[in-house]
Amino acid sequence: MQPFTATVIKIIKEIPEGKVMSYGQIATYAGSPRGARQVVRILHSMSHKYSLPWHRVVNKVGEIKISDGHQADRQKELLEREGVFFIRDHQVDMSRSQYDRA
DNA sequence: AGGGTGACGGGAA
DNA sequence: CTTCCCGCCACCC
Repeated sequence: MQPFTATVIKIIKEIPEGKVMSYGQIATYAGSPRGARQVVRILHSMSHKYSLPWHRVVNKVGEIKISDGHQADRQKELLEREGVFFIRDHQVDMSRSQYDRA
């Protein structure tokens, strides 16, 4: 496994409950500022086998952008359950719920 | 090899 | 606020 992939998985597993991180933010912490799309791939292909808190990852402005609507609703549900703040239906209030420092 | 595709991001208009 | 465009990069035909 690539070191980048391992680091990304580690970072995601460290996101605390009630907090979220953006794809680009995770890529940056993992040492690849332009690797947001790889973070997407990793989530898409390994969230299950590594039991990652995939729902705690949103885009830069806090929006849930999963193409599958059913999964998107599921993510919103999980986040609300942990007390993440929303400013709109499918948008997290990043000023209050973004996890800084990893 | 070569083209299409994102659960992205940043900048311009 | 909304488009539109471009860079990015691993993966999948």
